[in-house]
Amino acid sequence: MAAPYNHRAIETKWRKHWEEHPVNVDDGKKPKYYCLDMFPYPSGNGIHVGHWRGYVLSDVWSRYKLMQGYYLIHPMGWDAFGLPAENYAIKMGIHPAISTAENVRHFKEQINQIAAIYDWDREVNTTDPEFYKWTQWIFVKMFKEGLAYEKEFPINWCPSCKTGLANEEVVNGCCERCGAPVTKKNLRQWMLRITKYADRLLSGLDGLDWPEKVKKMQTDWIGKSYGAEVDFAIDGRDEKITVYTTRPDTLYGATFMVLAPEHELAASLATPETKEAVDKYILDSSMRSNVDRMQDKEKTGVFTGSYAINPLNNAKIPIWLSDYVLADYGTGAIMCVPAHDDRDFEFAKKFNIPIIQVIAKDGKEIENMTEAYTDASGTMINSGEWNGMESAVLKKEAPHMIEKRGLGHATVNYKLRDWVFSRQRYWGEPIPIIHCPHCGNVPVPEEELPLRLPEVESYEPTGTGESPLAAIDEWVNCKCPVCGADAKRETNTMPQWAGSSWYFLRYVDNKNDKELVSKEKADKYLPVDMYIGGVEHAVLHLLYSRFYTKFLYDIGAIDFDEPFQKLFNQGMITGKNGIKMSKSKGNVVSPDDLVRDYGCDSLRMYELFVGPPELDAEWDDRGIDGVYRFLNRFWKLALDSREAKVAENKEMVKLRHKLAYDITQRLENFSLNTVISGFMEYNNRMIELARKTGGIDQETVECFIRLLAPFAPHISEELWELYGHSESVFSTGWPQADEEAMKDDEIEIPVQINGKTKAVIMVPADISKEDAIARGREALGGKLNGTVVKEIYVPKKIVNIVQK
RNA sequence: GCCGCUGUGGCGGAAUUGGCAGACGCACUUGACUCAAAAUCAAGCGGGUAACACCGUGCCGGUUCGAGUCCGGCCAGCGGCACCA
Repeated sequence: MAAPYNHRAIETKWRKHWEEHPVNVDDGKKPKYYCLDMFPYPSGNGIHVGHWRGYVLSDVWSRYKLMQGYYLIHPMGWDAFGLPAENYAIKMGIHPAISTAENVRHFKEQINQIAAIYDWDREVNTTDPEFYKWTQWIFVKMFKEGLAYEKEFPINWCPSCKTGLANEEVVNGCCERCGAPVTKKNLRQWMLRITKYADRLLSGLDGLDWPEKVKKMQTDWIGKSYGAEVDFAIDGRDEKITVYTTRPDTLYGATFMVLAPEHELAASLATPETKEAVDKYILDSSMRSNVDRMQDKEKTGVFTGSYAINPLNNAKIPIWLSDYVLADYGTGAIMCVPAHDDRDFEFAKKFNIPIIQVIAKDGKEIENMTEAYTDASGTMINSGEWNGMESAVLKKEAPHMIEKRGLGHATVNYKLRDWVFSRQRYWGEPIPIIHCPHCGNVPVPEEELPLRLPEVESYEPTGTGESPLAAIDEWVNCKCPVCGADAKRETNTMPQWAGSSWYFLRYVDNKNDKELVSKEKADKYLPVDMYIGGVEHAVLHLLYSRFYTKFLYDIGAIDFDEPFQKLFNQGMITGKNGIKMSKSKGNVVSPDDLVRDYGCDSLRMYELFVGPPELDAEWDDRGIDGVYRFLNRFWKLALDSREAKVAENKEMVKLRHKLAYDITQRLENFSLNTVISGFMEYNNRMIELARKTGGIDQETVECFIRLLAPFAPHISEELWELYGHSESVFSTGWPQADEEAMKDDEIEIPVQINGKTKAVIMVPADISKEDAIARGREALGGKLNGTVVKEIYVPKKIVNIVQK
């Protein structure tokens, strides 16, 4: 009688063994493989089964690569700056550094339950001064390159978190963190000129093996558009108004112009008659929040009383103000062609402005227009010298034609805005800048970094737009590093994204106190080959990291400019009915009990078995019984077979190669749920075979053990040892399938009449068409009772007899 | 509103280039073992029928010898963007 599967004893044993005998070692000869997890924020709540999913995915992939002969970079670290630690500090009066350290300790303990093959020597923590020294160093470099600059303007402000936010952090007009509606606040801000990289951030996407969805989200976020800036004279005045349009082909159809209420000329365009209404509109707009502006579908606006001159035909068109025009995109002014733009159409209808069609749809004007015709397809009409041209052609040529005539120029625009980079909070990296009354903004000298975050009495955000650091006089007051005059430190801190934008570089050289990363190690181990994490960072962390990487490439710190070659987004694990797991909902499933009762190996496999890894999955505890039973059955089969010592037969050899082939294929396709079902299926087949023979031959069982190892490392390592091996199962290489050995001599073929299966026949795999059809007809017998019009045989697939 | 993804048993989900729909697992039913239960093992498990037939992959249509898969048109759910001119 074989000993029962004791997961606790086995897992404890091998955990200890691997610690003493690591299996992932750099011998300098193996190629590297860098498989990275998105590092977690170590919250006080610990981890749940949802965290496990991503970490198990990356570990399975890593161990697979390890068995294929790579040296793994598979590190873990902590994204530990941020609001929760600070809020906790405020509530409990404990320094965030202390609560963070405690959370890290707890998180690490829980993550170790997964038995992932992390290299803890590479661990990083964004709040460690030796780490944020380099976060600050990058900022100083950006400042010196003119990429970090100060600006005062109305930014997104979260009144609940009491800090400014980047555009990327505003979701549906609300704070990404806490959900409070975001307001505008005029603040002096540090900005990063990410827009300078807009084109490269766009073109770089082409070569990346990323989900199309994420690439598209970044593409849309960057929002590149081609068009023209056109100058309109103002009737009776010397100034011009420049508008941006992507449809210069419709210029003859412009019947009015709209300026954003914040446009610099807005107020001055009012006439004595309109002044009151114009001033009121400008004031009202400035009071309205983002959410307000977004929820209002109905267009509002006010006529200024002034007119612009269409440069092509000298038509006088009224100038309006409306908040549907954004001040910070394009020129803050647009020409309006209601016949061919939805928004302009709506506005014209509401305010009774004429509509002139300039593109004939299907050769004629649309009668009684009820909506704008926005396609650029059709022939130009009412357009002077452009009449008769194809609008699609003109759309491309018009910018250059306008440029030649000196009426404007071709240009491109981006939706991407510069990155609001300062936060008015305590628990972040201090921005290493000194404000000197004589020299202006001076960076902290590089050799003085890190600029340490000082201790404060109160972490509470002030809400005034000042950081809590502003209250520490002895820290704020300093000398200018250039001229020595009395100066003041910048008191804003960096956003949480600062550290996460580059942390993956540091893992490969985390103890280097001379450089961010040494050239040698960067060349050897970077960039990241596989990055695994949730999709929620598609335009946040993933865009910022690409920007940082491109910048570091430009200053020669690294010699690649895309950080993550391949990206995989795992789906979320939710509670019942797809509800996100959260403490407040009370639906969080902790892995602790499951590991205790079923073992780490079972939970690892079940995490994969719940569904396709890229899709969300509802957690159901009961399903884990299935994988647990499978491991028990395989355990028993393996031990019984070891006793039985049966010789291999043809079926076993075939099964072994098919198994290796199937598992590898599915793994390569990242179809990990079907890898698990594949193991179960083949195990059932082996049990079936063993009924006749008393067991399965050694080589086949060993092949199964090796394939199973990345998924269930403990039981595999134990069985490998029980099968008499002294080296680790992870050093045995990945089993190769011999496709010749997989081939069946005889195959099952369905026989159909008119496409409906009526019989199944066993035939030699290389049967001829004639024989196959003959055998098929024979099997059908009396069911074949009509006139046969066609006989089809698709080799190894099907016989189909078509009858009338 | 625009863009993208997804619709398959009671449930989670399988199905290379179109080729036996429902693999694998959960739940359930029955049987064996047991004083009994749990565990384990065996059998069954889309609808329908006594058994066939027949009907079944969101809905309607098309292509094809043959459609879950391809094409056209709808419907529903999820996600992204949200006046970017």
